[in-house]
This record gives sequence, structure tokens and C-alpha cells, in this order.
Amino acid sequence: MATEKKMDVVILGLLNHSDLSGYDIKKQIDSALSFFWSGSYGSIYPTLAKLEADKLVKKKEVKGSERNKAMYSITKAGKKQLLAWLEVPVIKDELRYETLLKLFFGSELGEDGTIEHIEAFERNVSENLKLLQAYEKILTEALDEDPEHKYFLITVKFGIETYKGHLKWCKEAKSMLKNM
Amino acid sequence: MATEKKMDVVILGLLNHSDLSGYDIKKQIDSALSFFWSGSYGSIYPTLAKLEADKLVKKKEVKGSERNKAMYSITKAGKKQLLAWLEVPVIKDELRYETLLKLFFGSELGEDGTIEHIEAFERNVSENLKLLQAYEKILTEALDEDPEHKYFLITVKFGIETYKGHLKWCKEAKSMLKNM
DNA sequence: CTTACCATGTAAGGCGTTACATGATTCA
DNA sequence: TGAATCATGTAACGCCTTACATGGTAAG
Repeated sequence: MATEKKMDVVILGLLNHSDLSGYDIKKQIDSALSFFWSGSYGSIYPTLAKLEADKLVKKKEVKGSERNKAMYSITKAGKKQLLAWLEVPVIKDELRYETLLKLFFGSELGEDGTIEHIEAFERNVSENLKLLQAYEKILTEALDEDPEHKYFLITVKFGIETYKGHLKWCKEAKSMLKNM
Repeated sequence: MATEKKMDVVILGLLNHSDLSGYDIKKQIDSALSFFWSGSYGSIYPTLAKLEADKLVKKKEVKGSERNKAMYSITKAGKKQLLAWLEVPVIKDELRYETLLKLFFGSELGEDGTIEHIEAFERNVSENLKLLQAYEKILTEALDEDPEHKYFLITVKFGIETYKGHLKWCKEAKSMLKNM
């Protein structure tokens, strides 16, 4: 079956906004998409080759003094495929937090160790929240420049609300563990 | 390398609380752990066999008039392994929401379609929130019965705060899309 | 009497990661 | 001149899911 949780629609979606190399795609996944998606070169390059073979993207070798570099752009068939995926209802949203697993089994570890896990989680979330808030500011200011900015901003706001919820829980969880 | 995001510690953790069959383990994963973890029989049974071979769990065939059923219990070596994993810092918390991917690339789909995705997400989160709040009530009332209940309750509260954050975002996102 | 649930397991394959391999260019 | 970044790709392997295969038991 087609494109359920795969790299291909991510690539198609990114190329729908601008032409990119495989390296560029990796960078975008690691920045704008990183808080809800991930992907490695070992997945990006083979997918790009497959998409090209299916004529969903077009490869252009960049010539001249530059090193070997290939820029990809989306084709009409690619846009059609992207839209078809966008129209289909979401199949699966997955939250998979190892932190919660360690908490769930935490009685074996005890309070101090568990609190350490929560605090490490808290530090991590706080940092990511700051990054998202910086994104939020930039995107809000540049909202008129590009109609896609609105959609990017909405996902950023998702991260902000979610992380705020996480931080609220951190406080609650720590006080629950300490008041025993 | 050992037990980074694997079924084995989940099983060890569950068996640390009570003896269970493979079928029981699946049920627990699909209920108490479902909002932050998942696993299938195709992963549970082979892992159980491997854990038994490593003497981390012990298998007891249930005899008598009952059907073929095997109950597993954790061994001392198993407890040690579980504790070792609990002590190690969390390697990876992963949030992977297809909904956000569809939102991120949403300009191609347009406002109406995007709002439909948000509303489907909203319905789903609302339902799960209700389930978690039911769990919260039960666990709060039974807090004294078992020292582990406190740890279960903390993870449930995580889900509640997170889902509340999600729902807050749903409202925000819809109004952002409508006010254009 | 049949539907739902209890119960165990295997085989094939999907999807992706990590690690490796290689080399150019830019910047301090 | 050496570190960081740009840039592409492959091979091996890990981990899990889906689908299949099988059959007992409880409840309505």
C-alpha cells in the first residue's frame, strides 16, 4: 500500500515548496520538522531515487565549478500524489516516550532516580520550547510573505502547546513524588 | 547493544508487577500503555522466548483442564536487567504525528481539508482524554492499595496534560485557519 | 450455534537506522 | 592547514508489523 508513514510524502511535500538536494531535505527534516518527524540519509537518498524512477520528481545535475550535486523538483504527477495523500484521513499519530516507560516502571527505581528522569525531560522540553517560540516569532512576522507560513506556524503552535502541557506535568509529577 | 527501545524491557517491567501470559501482556500494552507505547504478538512471543532462554523470565505451563497457556514470571537476573535499564538516561522520546505532517503541507490541500484533519484529531484526542480521566479517578481512589499505582497515575496525568494541550491547540488552529 | 474472546505462535516483508566510505569546499 | 560543513551514497542489520495458521472456551 502507498505512503502510510513514509519518507516519500515528506520529500514530495518539501519539494512542493522549493527545489532541494538530498542534503537540503535532510536539513529541513532536522530543523522545521524535527519535533514531529525524523529521517536519515539512508532513507532519503534511496527514496529520492525511487521517486525519480516513478517520475514523481525530476533530477537536475548542477553543473559548472560546483561539486557533484543534484537538485530535485516535483513533477505534476508528484503533486497529484501528494494531494492524494493529503486527502486521505490520518492513519496513525504516534507518541512513543521512553521517559514514560521509565516512569511507568519507576517504583523499581525509586523516587530519586525517577525525579532525575523527569528533570532531564524537563530540561529537554524547555530547550525545545524556546526554539519553537523563536520560530513562532519569525513566522508571525513573516506571515504575509508566503501563504505556506501560516501552515508552518500552526504546526509550531502545536509544539508550543504540547510542550507547555509537558512542563506543567513535570511540576505536578515532581510534587507528587516528593509529597509522600 | 542492549534494550534501547525494545519490547524486552516492557515485558520485564510488566512482569515485575505480576505474572502474566503473552496474551495478558498484549492486553496491558493495549490498555495502560497504549497512549505512549505499542507492540504486537509478533514481537511479544519471540521476545518472551528470548528472555526465557536468557533466564530473565521463567515459564510455567498452566496445567489441568485449561487450554495450553503459559504464565511467565520475572527472575532475579531479570529484575537486575530491568533496573540497569531504568538507571540509564532516556535515549529517545519520539512524537510522530502524521496529522502534523498533513498540516505542515496543508497549503496544497487548502483550508477546508485541513480543518477536517484537525477536527478528526480533536475527536480522537477528546475520546482518549476521557479514557485517561476515568483511569485517573480509579487510580486516585486506589492509591493506597499498591505503591505502583502512584507511578501509573503519574503517567496518566502526563497524558491528560498533553491531550489538554492538544485540544487547546485545536481551537487555536481552527480559528487561525478560519480568520483569513 | 455462532460470535466474541482467549491463547499461541510463525513467516515474510516493510521501513528505517547506524555505520561506513568518499571526497570537495569554506572558513578561521 | 585543519575543522566544519557540504554532499552523495551503500550495506548490514534491527526491530517491528501484518497476515496467516490454529484451535479452545464462554456467553448470549
